Amino acid sequence: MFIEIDFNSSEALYIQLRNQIIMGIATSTIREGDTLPSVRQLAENIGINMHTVNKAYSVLKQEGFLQLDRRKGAVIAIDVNKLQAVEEMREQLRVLLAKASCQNISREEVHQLVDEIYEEYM
Amino acid sequence: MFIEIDFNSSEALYIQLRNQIIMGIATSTIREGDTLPSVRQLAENIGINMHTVNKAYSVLKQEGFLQLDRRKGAVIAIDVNKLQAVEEMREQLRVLLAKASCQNISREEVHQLVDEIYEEYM
DNA sequence: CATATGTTATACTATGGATATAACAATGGA
DNA sequence: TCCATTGTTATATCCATAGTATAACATATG
Repeated sequence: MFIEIDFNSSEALYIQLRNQIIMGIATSTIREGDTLPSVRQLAENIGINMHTVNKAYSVLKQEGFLQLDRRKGAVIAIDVNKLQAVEEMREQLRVLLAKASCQNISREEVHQLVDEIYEEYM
Repeated sequence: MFIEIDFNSSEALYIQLRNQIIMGIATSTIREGDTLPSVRQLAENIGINMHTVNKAYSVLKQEGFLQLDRRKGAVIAIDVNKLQAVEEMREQLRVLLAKASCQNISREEVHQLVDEIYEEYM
C-alpha cells in the first residue's frame, strides 16, 4: 500500500489520505479504472476509523476523482470541470505566491520548483 | 484599511487576517517599517475579538513577517530563512500540483498562472 | 498620573475531527 | 437461497481548535 499516514502531523487524517491518493494518481501509482480498497479494509489496514476513510473518499468523490459504486467499490474516475479547477488553483496560488514574494523567492525560482515537481508527475 | 474579512468563509478569521496582511506586503500596500494597528484597534475596526487579531500577529511574528514592540506596536519586518522557505513552498506545491496534474492542467498553464499572479506582486 | 501598549491567564461556547456502534439496502459468491 | 461484503446513514461520545469575554500585569508615552 502506497499510503503513509503521519499521526503526529497537525493535518487531519482524512486530508492526508486525500492528498496521498491524489499524489498516487499524479504519479500513476494508481490509474483511472483502478479500485481502491473498501472503506472498512483500508481503515483496518491503516489502523484508523472507517468513517475517517469514508470522509476522505467522499471528498475525493466531491472533487471528481472517485466514483463510489456498491458493486465495484471505490473506482478512480476523473471527472473535472477544468475552468473551475483553474480558478480554484489561481486562488490558492495567490496566497502561496504572496508569501513566496515576501520571502524574496523569485518568479524564476518558482518556475524551477514547478518544473522539478512536474517531472515526478505525468 | 485594506483588510477584508469574510465571515461566511470556512477559513479561520486569524488565517484570513494573516493572508490579507501577507498579500498587503506582497502588493506593497504596506512596506517594511510600516506599523499595523494595535491588536485592540484592529479588532474593534474589523469587529472581532482582540485575541483573534493577536493570534494572527503571533503567527506572522513566528513566520518572520512582523516584530512586536511594546513601544512601536506591530512593525512589518521581514526576517526569513530562505532555504527553509523554499522547502516549505516545495511541500505545499507538491500537493497543489498533484491535484493540478490530475486535472489535466499542464506545466505551461501553471507557469502562466504564476506569471499572472507575480505581476500583481513586487 | 492617566492612557495605551503587548502579554498572559482563565473560562465559556461552538465547531470539526476522530472514534465507536449500529443498522440498512443492495450486490455477489457459495 | 443464504451469507458475507459493499456503500450509506444515523447516533453518540471525546477531544482539540476557533472565537469570544473579562481580567489583570508590566511597560512605555503623553
